[in-house]
Amino acid sequence: MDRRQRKTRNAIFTAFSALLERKCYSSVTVQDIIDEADIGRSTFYSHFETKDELLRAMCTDIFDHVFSEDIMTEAEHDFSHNSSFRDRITHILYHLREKQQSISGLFIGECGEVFIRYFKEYLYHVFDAHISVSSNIPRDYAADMAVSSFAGTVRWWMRDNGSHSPEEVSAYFFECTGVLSQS
Amino acid sequence: MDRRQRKTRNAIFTAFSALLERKCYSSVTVQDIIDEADIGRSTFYSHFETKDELLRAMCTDIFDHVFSEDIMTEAEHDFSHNSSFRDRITHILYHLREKQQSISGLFIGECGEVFIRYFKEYLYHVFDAHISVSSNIPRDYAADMAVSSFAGTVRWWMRDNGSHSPEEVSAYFFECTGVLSQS
DNA sequence: ATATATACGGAACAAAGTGTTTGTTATTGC
DNA sequence: GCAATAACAAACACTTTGTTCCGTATATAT
Repeated sequence: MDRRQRKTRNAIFTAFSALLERKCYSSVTVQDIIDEADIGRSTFYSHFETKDELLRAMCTDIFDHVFSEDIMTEAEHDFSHNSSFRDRITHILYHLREKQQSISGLFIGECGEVFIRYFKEYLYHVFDAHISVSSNIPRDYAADMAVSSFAGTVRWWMRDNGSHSPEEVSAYFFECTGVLSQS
Repeated sequence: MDRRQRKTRNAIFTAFSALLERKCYSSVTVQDIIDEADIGRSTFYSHFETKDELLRAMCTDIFDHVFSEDIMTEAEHDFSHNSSFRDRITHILYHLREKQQSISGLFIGECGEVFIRYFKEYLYHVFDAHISVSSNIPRDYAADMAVSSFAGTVRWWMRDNGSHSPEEVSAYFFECTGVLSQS
């Protein structure tokens, strides 16, 4: 990838993140991004077709990191080999806290629905194997509940930040959710 | 209220609902509403300042009905006097099904975040007295989970409609939610 | 029934944003 | 160094927004 492209793409991401700290997603315009990133109009459109596509690209970057199991410190590494699902959730919460600056605006803000949708897409894959329901509850409903609850948990966590550890949040989540096995 | 005002207001509501069945909230423009309702531009703005205010007004109309305990048929009435919380939830689901045509677009659609926020405002009041948490879970977290889960439940229900009764949905909801007392 | 009030419609307006195009300049990778 | 290409500026037609002004139609009160 051309160095100029990398530089521009990065400027756009940075500008976008900065804007999302000040205003909600839907009220951020392409014009805003162009001004904040200090790039030409045609340059933006040569990188992304729409604002939504920019969001998706940024989410992909972030979520690929948050949900990757490969990148772990040594301390985490051996613990992860025979870790419980609950540990994995805790681990994800750690990664989310790392990326907090880029995404808290999207979680907290009132207009981050597109973002939440992308987030849930990833969550479905993580949760799918761990849905345990009693016979009469539809499985797709249980999956929906698990995913929505976790997204809601992260949202709540990001809103009042600092006062709760990933371990605590993970514990709260599993205590409130009746459709997930912790193993 | 002037008959002309009522008529216009109703035309706007009807047009808005019709549009929401075809496209998502954020992509419906004031221009669309004006065209669909076949009214003058200045007329719209004399009724509502923004599209969001229109949504809020329509939601207030609908939710005041959905969450009212007064309006009940005789059959429901005596049952409601010493009803459990779970019965009340079932009752709300019945009302939601009545209003389904006006609101399913907002629940199902991908852009109904403003709407969901209004919905949750009402739910908080309904759920507040019935949050029962174990000592170590923050109460505001539990309330958030309960409200979000129910909103998610209704969303799921509206998506695949017809195949589940309000009683069933209510049962699913309470089985998945660990923070609400059913009494 | 008539008068008064007012809601509606239509047209025009500036302002802002969108997405595209064109031609020029600067930077990069080989 | 040279060819390729990314960035830029400017201009474009188009849509949406929210406001204003004024003539017309309708409702309400007496």
